[in-house]
Parts: sequence; structure tokens; C-alpha cells
Amino acid sequence: MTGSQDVFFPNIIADNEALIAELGSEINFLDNEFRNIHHDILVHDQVEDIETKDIKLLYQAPNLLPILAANYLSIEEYLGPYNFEVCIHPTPSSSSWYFSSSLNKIFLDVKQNIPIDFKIDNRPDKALYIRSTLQYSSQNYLKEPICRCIQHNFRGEPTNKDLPEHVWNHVVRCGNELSQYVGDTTINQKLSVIFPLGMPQAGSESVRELFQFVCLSTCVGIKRRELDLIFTLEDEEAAIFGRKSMKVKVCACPKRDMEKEETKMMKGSASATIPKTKKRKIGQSSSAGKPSTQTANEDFTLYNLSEVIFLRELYSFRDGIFNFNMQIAVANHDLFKKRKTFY
Amino acid sequence: MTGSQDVFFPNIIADNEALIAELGSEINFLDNEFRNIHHDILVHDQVEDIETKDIKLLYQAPNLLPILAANYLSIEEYLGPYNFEVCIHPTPSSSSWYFSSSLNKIFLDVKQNIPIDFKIDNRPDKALYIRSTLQYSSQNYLKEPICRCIQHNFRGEPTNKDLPEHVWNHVVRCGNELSQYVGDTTINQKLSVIFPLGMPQAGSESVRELFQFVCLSTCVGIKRRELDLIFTLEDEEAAIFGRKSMKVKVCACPKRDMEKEETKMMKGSASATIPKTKKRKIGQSSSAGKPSTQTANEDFTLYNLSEVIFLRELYSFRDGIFNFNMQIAVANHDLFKKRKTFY
DNA sequence: TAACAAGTTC
DNA sequence: GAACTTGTTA
Ligand SMILES: [Zn+2]
Ligand SMILES: [Zn+2]
Repeated sequence: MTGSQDVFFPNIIADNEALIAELGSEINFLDNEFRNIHHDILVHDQVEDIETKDIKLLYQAPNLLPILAANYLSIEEYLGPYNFEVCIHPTPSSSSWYFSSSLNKIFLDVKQNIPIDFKIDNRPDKALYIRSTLQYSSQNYLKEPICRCIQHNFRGEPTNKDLPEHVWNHVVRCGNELSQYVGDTTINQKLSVIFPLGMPQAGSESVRELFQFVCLSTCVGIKRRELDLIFTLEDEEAAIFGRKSMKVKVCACPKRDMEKEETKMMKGSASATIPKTKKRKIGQSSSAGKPSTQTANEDFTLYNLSEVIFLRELYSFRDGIFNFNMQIAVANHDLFKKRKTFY
Repeated sequence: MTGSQDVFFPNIIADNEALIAELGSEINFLDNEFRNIHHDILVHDQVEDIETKDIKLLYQAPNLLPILAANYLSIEEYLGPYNFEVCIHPTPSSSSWYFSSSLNKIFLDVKQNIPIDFKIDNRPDKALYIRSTLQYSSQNYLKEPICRCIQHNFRGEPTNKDLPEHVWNHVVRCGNELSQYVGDTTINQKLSVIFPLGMPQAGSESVRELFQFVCLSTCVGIKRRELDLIFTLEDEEAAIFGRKSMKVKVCACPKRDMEKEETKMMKGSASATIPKTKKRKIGQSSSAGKPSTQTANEDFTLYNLSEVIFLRELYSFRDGIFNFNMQIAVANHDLFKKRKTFY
């Protein structure tokens, strides 16, 4: 269960042609046409190791699922009534993902399967869902939807092969077959992927799902900005019953970059003017360096950190899942004034 | 005359609406629409230091100018009957371009004005033009047209502001007001910019033109591949009367990169198994390190190197100057199989 | 201009 | 995985 790349994902509601037809404006048409033309003149010979298949799924009315419309998401830990826990599987020796508990940050390779475990206690009768959303860490970009960069956002992109267009724009993908990709960046909604929380398999306490991140943190869309990955446990009304977040960096050398960041933080705090005595148990920081042998239970405790806050955030609904993929928000910030690569 | 950034360029035949209308297919329409939509949802606040203005020029029938359709261009030096010479102005102390004579390579900053001097003797009565074309150095990509990357190839791109769409796709721009941007990548033609060779100003032997390169060598289009910049002296029939080429790298730190490449070449040749005694006058290699004080004449001698070859290459003509900008040729090569950034 | 950051190559 | 390349930051 390391990082097997043979999972087909993401899997999409395939029956959304009707929806698209409804919403299908000229923009939709042009978008389609453009992509097709673009694709026709592209030569794509790079076969990705990710197999994406056109899996037909039962149709789930989008309004039965919570859809995000809030301006920004809390990143506060919230165990909630069901003791919601998220666990990153301990990193094997050589891996495409590394979690640093001292940084509360996951470093991962682009386009690779990342297994993440979810666990709740006292499961209620009603269906629960887990939403995964990316959000910029900086206050400056908090409200800016995160979507895929323009280079990765067209039909010819191998990772978009056989996928509905509304998925192309999503940076985070989930391998769960019932995943729905929601959010419309044209009306400033954030994108997120939602899947129903299944039952753990026999003998297991948690449910494992595979995730992929299909843009680098350095891509033209994200532009090296820091990211938070936020998992929320929700019901069909989009009420939130749990939350867990961590920082994310999607990069080419996750191990190197994690070690570098940890070293930097360690040094920075050690040589700081005021020796902050905060939560810096740097000794056991990276669960990566040496393949950890701690049990899954021990791993879970990593996340039972913060105080319990009970804020019921009720998101407004939206009944369309199609979104026009081409939006790119270029941040109005000095940071990007000097850059040569981004616009 | 260092690298003044206040030149308006490129200047374009503004009267090409008729042409575009003729050629304007659905593709054209979609292309336009897409770009506009794209632009509308983009927020562009990055004001470039390049001022591009909508300068109206007299219309020149495209078929009066030579248009490239050959598969690939020779990079052989050719002085020709008019003793065609090209001179890179000696680099000032701190500059955005550096020419290495030992490498025959110019290192330059993106989106900066690069002055290049052109000189001929025995000027004939007929009009002469200079064509500037980029071509991949590697045999593997020799026939692949070089165009701008997808990130830089849309209306919202600041460098495309107020410019006709057929120019967006060009990596090389010329400040000459009579410049024409030709070539259609959809039919596998290379892009080039052509300007009529003017008369030297009083007291000068050469004509100076400013050039800009508006994609980095590392952009998603060029993908770090080595480039040749080829200047050809041509008449209205596209017959070639002179040629000069040099390697080009468009990068963020031209000085650093030049010095690094020169050092590398020096070491490589010094420690090589067979100490090649080729043309490696490394002592005076970089005209950059210390601001050279050699005269313009001395500079010209740099380029009078190779044997004279008299190959009259007559290119076929094309009468349209509009091209659909969206073509990107992704090279079918192992080199790109492992990369994370490019498709 | 030097040090850093992060994708690529070997 | 180390070394290199190359855009970014200070
Ligand atoms: Zn991307
Ligand atoms: Zn570019």
C-alpha cells in the first residue's frame, strides 16, 4: 500500500451531460472548441503512469451534496462529535510523499497517489462526506480560488484524458469512485472534491482514500504560494462536523524539500533572538527519514491537537457542478511584479 | 544606447484586418473569443516596462516581402556579395545581454531591448531585408517551429497588449517600425520577423535595430532547448545574400549563465582526453566581464569567420501573414518523458 | 550580486 | 540521490 499508481482516478459523475447542456453557454462551447483545436495540433506522446478511465457512475444529484461557496475556510482543527481524525500513512523508505509533523506539512510529488486515512467514532445513521479543499495560506490570497495552471488545463494534457472538463481545473483529485468535483471559480467559489465516507474494511478502524495533486506548487497557477489542504467532515446539508488541515507542497523532490524546510525551521528557532519555547519537538519531527514503525493508532494521535471549536458553518448551495475551467486569478501583489515567468 | 526600454515595439502592419477577415475561419473566431474571455477573467496589474503602442503603419503587401517556408535554415556563415555583417554592441558594465565570442552565443534577459547592428558594403539599388529567425540547434527539433509558450500566448499577456494576434506567437520581436511578422506554424512554417535594411545614419557604417525576446529558454514552449538565432540578408524575392547565426539563451541571469557556460567549456576542453586545438581563444572570450573598449569596427571582425558559401536558397512564398497562434509542438523525444513541468 | 529554491539530469 | 541548472529573493 505504498504508492501504487494503478488506481483509476478521478472517477466522475459521467451523467452530467444534461447539466452541462443546461449551463452550456457560448463560453462552454468556445471552451470546448478551443480545447479540441488546441489538442488536435498538439502532439502528445508522453504516456502518463496514471491511468484514467472513463468509469460510469451512478448519478448523484449535486444538490444532495454540499458545495462550497464560503469566502474562505477555517483551518482550525476540529474533532467534532464524531472525533474526526485524518492520518497520513507513515512514509516508506522511498516514497513520493513525506509528512513532517513538526511543520504539519505534507510534501508530495505531483501526479502520484497519496494514501490518506480517515477515521470517525460514533458513526451516525446519516451519510457523511469528506470534502478536500486547497486554500492559500497567506492572508493575501485566502479568498482566491486555487485552480490548475493554464498549461495543465486543456484536453491534450495527459492527466485530463477521458475526464470531464469540469475536473481539469481541480488540483486535488480523489480516487474514491463516488467523488464529486464541485465549485465554480467564475463566481469565486473554491474548488473541492467531495466523497462519501465509507465504512472501514474488516479489522480496520479507518478508511483509506488515494489522492493526487496534479499541479506543482511552482506551477503558473499556484505560483509557489503556500497551500493549506483542508479536510472537512460534512453531512448532506453541508454542516461541518470535523476539520483537519495541513500545509501542502507539491514538488519534484519532496524528501529533499522537507528536510530542508525542517532544518531551516530548526535553525531559525534555535538562533532566534527570543528562544521561543513553543511546540517544537524537533527530535521526532520527520516521520520520513527512517521508515517509522509506529502503529496506525499512534499516527492518529498526531492530529488530535487543537482545542475543540464547534462552529457550524452552513454553506450555501449550488446546483450546478459545471464550471468554466479557464479562470486564472493573478494576484495583485508586489510579490509578482518582478517575476519573469508569470505573466 | 545601452538597453533603453522606451522603444515602442513591435510595430505592426495595422491594416491586416482585411487579411485576417479573409483567412478568418472558425478557428480564428474561437481563438479570438477564447482569448477575450480568458482575458476578461484575468486580473492583470503587472505593468510591464515595455510600452507597446498601437502604431499605425503604411500597409505593405505581404507578397512583396519574403516569407519563410523552408523546413530548416542553414546556420552557416555567409558574407555574400554585400559582405553582410552582424554586430552585437559591446556589453556595458551591467547589461541585460552578454555575447560570448568563444561560444558564439548571446545570453540575454527576457523582454529587454537588445541592440544589434547590421552592415553591408556595395549596397545595390534594390531593397534588401533582414530576416530574424529562431531555430532549435538540435537536429531532433530542427524542423519544429519555435513559438511562444501557452502562458504567454493570449491577450491578457502584458507583452501582447495592443498587438495584433499574429504577433503574439513570435518569440523574437524587432523594434523596426516596418517589421513584419511572418510564418504560419499551423502549416509547419517557422516564424520570423523581417525588416527592410535602412541606410546607416550619418557617420555610421551600420544600422542598429533593437530586438526583444519575449519567452525564456526555459518557457514551456522552448523547454530549455538550445536555440540558434539566424539573420539572413534577403531581397524581395527571398533570395539570400548573406547569413549570420549565433546561439541564444534567453534567461534571467545572462551574465552568470554566460560565465558558467564559458568556464564549463574551458574546463571541458582542458581536461578532455584529446586536447582539441580548435578555435578556443578563451583569453578574450567574454566581451562582458570587463566592459570592452574595442571599436565597432573591431567588433565586426568577430563575425567574419567562416568560409564563404554561395547557396542561393529560394524560399517559397506565402501571401497570408495571419497565423493561428495556438500551435504548440511538443517534441517526441525521450528527453521530455520524465519531466514534470511540460505536459 | 550572492544566496536560495526547486525542477532536471546523470 | 547528488550535482547541476536556473528563476527568485534580499
Ligand atoms: Zn500546473
Ligand atoms: Zn513563454
